[in-house]
Amino acid sequence: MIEEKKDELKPTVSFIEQFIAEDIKEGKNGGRIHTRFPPEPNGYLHIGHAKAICLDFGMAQKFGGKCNLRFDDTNPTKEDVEYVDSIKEDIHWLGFDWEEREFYASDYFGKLYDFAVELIKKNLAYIDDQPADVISAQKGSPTQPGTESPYRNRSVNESLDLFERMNNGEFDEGSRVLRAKIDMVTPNMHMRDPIIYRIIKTPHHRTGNKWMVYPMYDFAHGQSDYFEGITHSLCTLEFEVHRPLYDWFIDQLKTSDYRPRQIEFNRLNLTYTMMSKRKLLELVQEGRVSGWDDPRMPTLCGLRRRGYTPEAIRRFVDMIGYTKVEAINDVSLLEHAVREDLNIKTPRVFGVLDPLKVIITNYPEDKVENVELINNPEDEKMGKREVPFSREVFIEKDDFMEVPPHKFFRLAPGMEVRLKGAYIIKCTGLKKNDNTGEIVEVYCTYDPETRSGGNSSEKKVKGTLHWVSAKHAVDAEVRLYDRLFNHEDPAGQKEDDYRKFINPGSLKVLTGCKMEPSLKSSKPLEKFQFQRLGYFCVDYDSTGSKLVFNRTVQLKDTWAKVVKNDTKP
RNA sequence: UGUCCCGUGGUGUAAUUGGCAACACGUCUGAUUCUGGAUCAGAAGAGUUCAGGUUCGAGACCUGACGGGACAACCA
Repeated sequence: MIEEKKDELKPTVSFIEQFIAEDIKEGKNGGRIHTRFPPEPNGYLHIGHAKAICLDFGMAQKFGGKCNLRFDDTNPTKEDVEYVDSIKEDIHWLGFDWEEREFYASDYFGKLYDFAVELIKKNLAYIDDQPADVISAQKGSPTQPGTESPYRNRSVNESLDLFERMNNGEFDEGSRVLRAKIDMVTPNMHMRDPIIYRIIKTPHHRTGNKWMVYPMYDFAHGQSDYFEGITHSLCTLEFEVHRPLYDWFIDQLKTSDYRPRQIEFNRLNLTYTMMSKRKLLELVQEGRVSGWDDPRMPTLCGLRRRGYTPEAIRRFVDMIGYTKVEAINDVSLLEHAVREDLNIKTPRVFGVLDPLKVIITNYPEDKVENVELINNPEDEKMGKREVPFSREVFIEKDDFMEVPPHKFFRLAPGMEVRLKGAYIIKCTGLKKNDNTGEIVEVYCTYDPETRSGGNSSEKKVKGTLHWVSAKHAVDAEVRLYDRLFNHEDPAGQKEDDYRKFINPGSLKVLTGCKMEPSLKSSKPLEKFQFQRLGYFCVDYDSTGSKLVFNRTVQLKDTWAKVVKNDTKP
């Protein structure tokens, strides 16, 4: 039984895993595996990073190796410690650990500087005095070869001197750069004498004013891998064209057979979701969301606040796999992953979001019965609870219709439904607001013989409703979230057009929702299934005096689908 | 008019390395159910972008088209 299940869930082996397995088998780098997760501390981690984290840490785990955490902090103008802490928190939350191996590219600034000096001495690097636009123009274009800089053949000693003075702060930002001397006519733009050091006078969040020159990504990343003994440097597809340069620097650096290998995989795209850190930052700065952890954000802190579990995210990542195809994954797959996880973990409770009062006219005024309800039919161990029942209860407005359509299994005049865990009731009448015509109260009678669990509860009805006793109900605010964007691929549109596709109805705040009393003391991040509605999570804004819930995801709702299809023209 | 990467049901991935295309999500039936949930059973849906070639045999290999993407930051 268990074996069958295992077989069914057998994760597919990605091409990356196959590469790694081969490398180990061939005994490359001593048959070890050592990976790294290298975020730049310039924003919060999102679910796309989760995909990378699961790979980096996952592969190391699987093959008995290690995975380092390395902050790629080579650009002090964009980075901040604020982000370092959140990144660490999010990785731990996801369930991975770098142990004592927390590194920073800035740890290697000294070594990197020395390596740059060495390249100059080997006549493989030179200082260029030209401004950015001139250098850029000389680089040519993807279809046209570049031309050499007039400074390309200046003397080693002059470059050495200038580089040192650049770092002493003698020159302005932008006035000079250090370039690797490779080839100005190769088709690969990245190999056309790439800039490897530039002057930046903004203090660095870790090294302060120690340095005036900072290495570029290409000059830091592979070398950092090398310094740390990384064997497999896994990154996303857009770095594919950087690989020859990555290898070029390693060639200059290596003193033995050891060399790290860069392998690229497809980044995560999700329908109706935007993953660009820069644009997410804009959403935050422009106040279009409440912050990085707004539950509509694809950030890990946002998903956490929304009620997603790390298990669900890991499962999702597992399902989508790693390839070289630039794919766009359906969010419904992510939603399936949370439902699957929350279904087995979450206690069921009653919460009425849009209350309508039902008065059970033949039920004694002051009587209160405690009815027993199963906390989770998927897991007996989660036990039972008691919920008070009385003469006046709230049901969902949606669950009553004065003139019901075909196949409506809920409450309507003359119709019977079961109040889950309690009795079968029959609608005998209703009261409307004289002015608006809105239904304000529904009258019912109950059948005392039909109490749940009793022997005589043989009677069958089509519909079962959730409910909350009016006098015991706890008020709550409930925030309903929908997709942030209307467009399937908001990021794939013309630059910055994504704002046009922001869904104006992505957040609905409901107040005056009625919760069963057991929820009174619930704490932030606690998760529940509100029966028949969906999965909900207590928000950070929730307090003892004011409960706030976030809807993580709706339950599948085939009735809603029927209604929707019927309304279609 | 460059170089590199990619092209398998609606979506995402598989196919033991050349042996009659499988799984998940989604969709649709039916059973069951005190959640129109979950569960269970089943169905529809691709002949692998196209055209050649190699082979007894190609989704896998070769050639060429076509389509998509990456590359011209002193960002990562």
